[in-house]
Amino acid sequence: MPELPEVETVRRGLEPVLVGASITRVEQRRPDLRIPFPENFSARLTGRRVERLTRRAKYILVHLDDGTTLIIHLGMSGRISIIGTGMLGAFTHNQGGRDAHDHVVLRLSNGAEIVYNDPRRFGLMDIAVSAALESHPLLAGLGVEPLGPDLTPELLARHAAGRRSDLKSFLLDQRIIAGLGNIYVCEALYRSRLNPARAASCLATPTGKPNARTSVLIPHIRTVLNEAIEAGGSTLRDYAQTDGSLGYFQHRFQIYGREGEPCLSPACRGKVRRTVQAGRSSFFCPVCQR
DNA sequence: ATTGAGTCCTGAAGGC
DNA sequence: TGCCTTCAGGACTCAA
Repeated sequence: MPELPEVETVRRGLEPVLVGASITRVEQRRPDLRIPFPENFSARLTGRRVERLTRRAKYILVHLDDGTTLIIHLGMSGRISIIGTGMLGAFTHNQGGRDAHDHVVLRLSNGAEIVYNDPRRFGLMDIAVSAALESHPLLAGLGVEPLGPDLTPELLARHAAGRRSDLKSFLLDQRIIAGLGNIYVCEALYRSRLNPARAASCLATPTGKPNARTSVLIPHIRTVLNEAIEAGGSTLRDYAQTDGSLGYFQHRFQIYGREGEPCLSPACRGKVRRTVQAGRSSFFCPVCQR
């Protein structure tokens, strides 16, 4: 399930193949994903050269030479594969044949094919005017980038003050911090020794100033994301030799998915518990997360 | 105004 | 073995 680190890994994998190349052919194999494809989707992309590839939260942004930007979200089952180039080390699987869930195929001037596959179709694509990208409906309401300079103790405390929702929901709220998903919220709270059921307001003093918890949590968010991005980078190479998928981190989880197993903290005898918050699983150690 | 519940979708996994 | 049910999850929409 792609969260920020996996999306960033995909972006980095695509960058050397896409940037500088032109899109020579677009194969759109169904009318919609989570939302309909924009009008004339194929025609608007065909012939365009890719100038830059960036990321905002969990969105991949493909900046094109005509002042438009292709916006891609992977949802939860979206995968992007590169086929038929030696640039990432021979992705050759599946070449020629199409999977039923290969929804978009971009043929590039350098001979590569970019295949978007998404069984559950929670992903989406849209095309925006680059100059107005930040005000696009999908991006306008997004909060700060967790790895950028805007995530400060002051900002987090200001949003947390007076909040009645729990920490878990607060950190999943893309309008505050953009890019965190279920897994990395669990991991960051575990490392911070914070119980996901606590009130979000515990991150602020009564006057809305940062406290000790705020300054513990932020570095853990950054560390877990950065470690995951690094792990994605290494598995990217592994995957290039097997099936071509990009991004895979689950061997690094310290808490997520470990219900009933012992807490990994050296001195802790707790067992990992699972609860459901906001319809999503929370994994935590009831002994050391308070 | 927040906040929670419902919704979309399909493959995997578990139960019988 | 195979059918059936449940669950996973991002982010939007709608109701309280």
